[in-house]
Amino acid sequence: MEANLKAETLKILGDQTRLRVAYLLVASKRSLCVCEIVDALNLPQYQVSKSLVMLRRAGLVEVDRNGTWGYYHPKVEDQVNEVLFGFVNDFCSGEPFGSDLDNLQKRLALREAGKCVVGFVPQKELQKLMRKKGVTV
Amino acid sequence: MEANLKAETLKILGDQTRLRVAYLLVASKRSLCVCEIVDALNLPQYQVSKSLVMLRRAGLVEVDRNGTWGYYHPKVEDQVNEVLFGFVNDFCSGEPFGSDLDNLQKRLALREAGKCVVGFVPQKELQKLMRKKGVTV
DNA sequence: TGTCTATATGCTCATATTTGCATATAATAT
DNA sequence: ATATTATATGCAAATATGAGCATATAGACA
Repeated sequence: MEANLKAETLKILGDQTRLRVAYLLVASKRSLCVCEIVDALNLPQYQVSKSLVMLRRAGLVEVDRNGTWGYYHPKVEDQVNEVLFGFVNDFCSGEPFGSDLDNLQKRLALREAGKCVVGFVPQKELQKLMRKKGVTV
Repeated sequence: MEANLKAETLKILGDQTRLRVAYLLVASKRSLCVCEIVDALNLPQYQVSKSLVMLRRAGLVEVDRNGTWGYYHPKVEDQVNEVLFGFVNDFCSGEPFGSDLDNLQKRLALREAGKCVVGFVPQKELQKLMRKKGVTV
């Protein structure tokens, strides 16, 4: 990572939405599907999508595409990123970060064979779907 | 520190000038006079002054005034800040952070009894002044 | 008193960023 | 094919930000 890019990197994280997305990816320690992030954060899809683009341009996350589905994860090959992710993990305590992670856990319970198999699930339908599938969190 | 203030705090550090100022304060582990910061970073006085105001509003630094002189230091009472400062210290490697710190060391050599006794010193005059005072760095 | 000097701040302009919406793209399912 | 779904993106309006310069403030000192 180059010189004044340090500040640029922090600027990317200096936005509530992007920081929440980044925290979810860092703290969950899993590759997350875009729709899972959208549901966990309860934000418009385009906001999450745009945030992910910016995090990717900043070299912070990477995507594995699987058909139309996209799985994002932190880019850990970069040594400087490790410092950054450790910090994000510690720094983002309290709300809304805690709830975001809770919501994600519920959403992840709907996976099958480790893969996301449903698209957007409005919060109110989540409970119903989970009961139907017999999952508990 | 409150919820979405986490992102706000990072936004403040997401600017090259403010990050350089913050790094200098964190890494030098001393209270620094505004003019010392101006000289070390070789930036216009108003830029440094404005940066300090923003860092202060964000609760990251504090100032002890001594007549017209202002000594700034990181605000370490806040626990979250400790995490932040540790991170800034590790994250800001390379240039221009390294040179900034070098320049500061030279500038600090002009102190007397631990206090700043000169105002702005253009880089070219620093050498001269130091020789006159018989200081080495 | 008046003059320096250290620091802060008001103002303006150019530029960047955010937000929301609509739509594009491309894969899958019927 | 057509419809549906997951994701990305282009655009416009509102707003925020950074750079630069001039100036204000207020303490020190002659």
